[in-house]
Amino acid sequence: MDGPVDLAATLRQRGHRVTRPRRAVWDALARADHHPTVEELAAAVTADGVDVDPASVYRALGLFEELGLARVSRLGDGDAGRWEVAHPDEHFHLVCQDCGEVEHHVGSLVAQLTEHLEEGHGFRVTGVELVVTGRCARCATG
Amino acid sequence: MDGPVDLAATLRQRGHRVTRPRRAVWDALARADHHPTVEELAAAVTADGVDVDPASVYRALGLFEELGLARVSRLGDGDAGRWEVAHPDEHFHLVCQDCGEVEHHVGSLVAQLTEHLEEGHGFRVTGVELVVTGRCARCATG
DNA sequence: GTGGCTGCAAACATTTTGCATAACT
DNA sequence: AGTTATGCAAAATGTTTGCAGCCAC
Repeated sequence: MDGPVDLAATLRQRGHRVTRPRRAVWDALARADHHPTVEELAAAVTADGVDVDPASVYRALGLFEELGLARVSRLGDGDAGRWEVAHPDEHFHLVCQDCGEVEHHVGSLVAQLTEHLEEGHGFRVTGVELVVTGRCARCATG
Repeated sequence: MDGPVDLAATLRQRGHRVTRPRRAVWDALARADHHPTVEELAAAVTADGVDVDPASVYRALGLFEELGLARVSRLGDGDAGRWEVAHPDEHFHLVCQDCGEVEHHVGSLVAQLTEHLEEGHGFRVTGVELVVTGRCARCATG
């Protein structure tokens, strides 16, 4: 049991300030069901009635990443970075090239892979980024 | 047995012209031991005595990708795209965060993963991008 | 009160695009 | 000769940074 991350506590604990923009960005990121870009986050935050500059969104996300609370990845698209809350459990992404849907998939493969590399090759793994592109069940059969 | 790709033949076959810039970019990409950025490719090409504009490098690479001859990926760095010849066999990347070395690793994991997703989830896989970050054996023990 | 944080605007880096010219077929 | 691809320069995009003022502590 660990429940949702207490942003305020984590920030203070590490000597950072708890500000309105940071809370707003975190809220928007935490409740997003897809993987928002900075632009999307800025829009969501604005919709919440908090006016935050994109630069501050970048800075907030950079801090969250540094604190281990968020993750970026460049999914297929190639253009903008997409953000998500950093889940402790290893997972990877399935990106549908037809409908654009991105879903999480939790499996043992990442763990297996890590073990294989550490034991067999002396490679000390610190992060795994796995993106699978293809067509989701709905689009493949449609 | 299939040997090196015959760029000229592939281009003509698909109705594209065989030009000096395209050949130069392909040569530079094919002989690169790491995963060059557009900037690095442009420099290599220039060093070969062929003066190619970066825009043309982008266009050439875009075409190669479209023809299935090349692949881009945004490895850890986050900034510029890195290119490589598209190998038919599935492999993935090990990126050392200390020395920056990028090595290929061929394994059955990608195939296993594909099979698992196709059979268990109806997800039609068309591409897998797996990037593992960490410390290579040399840097981990150093 | 003070130092970190924000907003704004400008700088930066990467990639794309429009157009006249050059070059492949 | 006909058209496609190139070079050049400008624009578009995504992200970072400098700085004056503001706000959490």
